[in-house]
Amino acid sequence: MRTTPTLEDVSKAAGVSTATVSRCLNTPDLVATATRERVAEAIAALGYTPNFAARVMAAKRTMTIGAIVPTLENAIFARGLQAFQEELNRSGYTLLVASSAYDPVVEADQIKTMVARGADGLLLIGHERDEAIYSYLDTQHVPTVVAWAYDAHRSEVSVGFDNRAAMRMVTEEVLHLGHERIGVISGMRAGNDRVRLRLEGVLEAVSAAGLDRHSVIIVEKPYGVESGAEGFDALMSQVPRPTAIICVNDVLATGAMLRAQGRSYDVPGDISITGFDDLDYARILTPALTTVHVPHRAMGEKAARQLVEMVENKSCGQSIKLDTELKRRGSLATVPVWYSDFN
Amino acid sequence: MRTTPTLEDVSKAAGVSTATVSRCLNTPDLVATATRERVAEAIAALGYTPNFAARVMAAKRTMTIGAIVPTLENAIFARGLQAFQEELNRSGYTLLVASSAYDPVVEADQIKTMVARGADGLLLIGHERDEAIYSYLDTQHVPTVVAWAYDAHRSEVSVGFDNRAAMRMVTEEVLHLGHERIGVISGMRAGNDRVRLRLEGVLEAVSAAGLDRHSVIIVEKPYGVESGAEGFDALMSQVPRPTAIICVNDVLATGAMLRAQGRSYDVPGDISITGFDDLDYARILTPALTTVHVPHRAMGEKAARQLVEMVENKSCGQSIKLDTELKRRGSLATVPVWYSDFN
DNA sequence: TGCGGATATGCAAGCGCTTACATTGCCCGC
DNA sequence: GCGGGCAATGTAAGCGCTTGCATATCCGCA
Repeated sequence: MRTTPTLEDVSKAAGVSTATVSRCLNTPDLVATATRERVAEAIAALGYTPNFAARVMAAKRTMTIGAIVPTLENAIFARGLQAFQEELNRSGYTLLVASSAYDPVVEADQIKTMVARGADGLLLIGHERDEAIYSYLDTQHVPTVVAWAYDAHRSEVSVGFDNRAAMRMVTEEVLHLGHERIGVISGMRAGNDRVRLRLEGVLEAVSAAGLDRHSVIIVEKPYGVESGAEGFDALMSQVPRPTAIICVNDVLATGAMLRAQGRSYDVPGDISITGFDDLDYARILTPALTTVHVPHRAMGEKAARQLVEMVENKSCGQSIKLDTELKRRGSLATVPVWYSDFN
Repeated sequence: MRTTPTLEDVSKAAGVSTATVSRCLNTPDLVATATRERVAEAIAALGYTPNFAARVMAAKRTMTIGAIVPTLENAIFARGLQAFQEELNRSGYTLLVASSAYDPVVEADQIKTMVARGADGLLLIGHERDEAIYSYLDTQHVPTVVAWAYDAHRSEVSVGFDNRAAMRMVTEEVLHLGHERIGVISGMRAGNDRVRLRLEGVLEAVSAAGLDRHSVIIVEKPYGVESGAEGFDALMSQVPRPTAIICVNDVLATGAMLRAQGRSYDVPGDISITGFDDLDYARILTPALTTVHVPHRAMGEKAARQLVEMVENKSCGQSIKLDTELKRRGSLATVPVWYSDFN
């Protein structure tokens, strides 16, 4: 069995020491041109590729960045991660991926694995996790960037947007259109600061408009189209029923909309519905979904750049806030006429 | 600076040799229970985590599997990869991800990187790539599984479905409903055997039905909703225009459908449209999209199992063929009345 | 002509772990 | 009571690479 050639094989073939070959690879400037060429030939002739593990072990850098996301199945993470990976690749890093299925225990585990594997840096979603994890990362000197959330009050470096402000913006629009009975289909709040901040945004806007924040009915559902449908039913069985349903993401909103149509409600004639994320298909629903556009790709890209910068310059990094945009589309309209009749 | 504890630190703390500690971690059966417990305590007390690189170097296994997909932004890959990762995780492996953006050169590069990093196995999408790559993988002894395609004629181990047969099935259904003028919106054929096989499936069915395969109009477009819309326009400007448009994936089909509605065509009254993949939103389009359901999750899972099996038992693996299912939905109906009038 | 100082290269000590092989005790059967 | 054998543990040799330090060579300038 022909084994892979090693640095030593190359050094023999080129008639130099292993140190010189290593330098050709890592700091070519320190090597005389003639030598460098001879070594390059030897490398080519032998088809030599450096052994990664050995390199890591000796140099203490892996050129690997780890990312732990709740799930790749959610398009918003997949898209952001794609951009993240592209940018990483551009800088010569490779991406290690794990998914936590929204489970903090699993996530903690994955983080340890990544660190043990020598990831030079880590990308995490959302701020919320055990403080011990952050201090662990700190003592291990693993630069970490939090994405999908921007919170000026937190010390972690983050690249994201203001979930609270974005949702407040949506809610203000809803209120502006005359809705006063508002229902919210929320994701699971536990361990998910993005969801919680979005809910706070809703309540803030409601309070600011002089309405009672307790008039907002919130149902909490796991992620999924089906959940959205269930949430819709739950809200519509309230008396009086809401005239607008604000969903914390597009998937739940989609479920709500399908169920609405299944129950022969007119959207937005009878009931308005809004989402969050601006997934591809928000536009193709009928009516199109009013939602918040999130710059997923930009987020992934900037997170990657930030992380590489932190790893290479040992800088402590800086949070970046991205803008979101309200997409006004067909699923949100003024409060239906029957509503004022009731009052 | 407190450095990470090493095996040696643990061995000292537990009063045993490093070999014993190592054995506790890798082959606990060989260690006396009392010793094992003492070592476990020491490990816990020190917060020891094995150094991955050192381990790899000494043991020549990385417990890492690489996957190279065209893009994560495509939900079908993201979903399959998610399942792949979950299954890998279950077996203790970590996933290394790269995306090729459908570029064979980039892909070849990524493959080399993965091998250099010591990936124990590799997941690739589709059979088609330079023969040199397969022989390279072979000489490097890196077990490889090809997914998203099943082709009994190929020697590579694959886990996937028969793209040709699936598309033939769709086409037969279309023909069965009386359509004779068929348009196809195809993805880019270059370097993409999945697309090519699907097209062949269409033509096979058409020929088998006794129609001229040249009567099928094919337009080739890059991946994207917009492309689907353009493809629709291109096909509808033909004379006579098609009565059914078969798309090689749901994204193109979505574009076609939106454009159809934008141009005030009734789907399926004026024109039938079909897709492929059964993305989440195929069901929520109005009308719902007739398409082929592909078991993405099962595919990812089985590919992972197969790969782990190949890596661990040095077996040469075995291809697995998965079934697809035709989803009959609203976007496909019998040929419109005006059509027979013309004849 | 000689010397300081670049510049180019070699030497060799690890990096933290696994594992083949050696060693030590101990139990058992005859 | 003794040797054989097995179970438990230790010893130490790498794995392939990087890098601090030592060495060698060459240049220019006084």
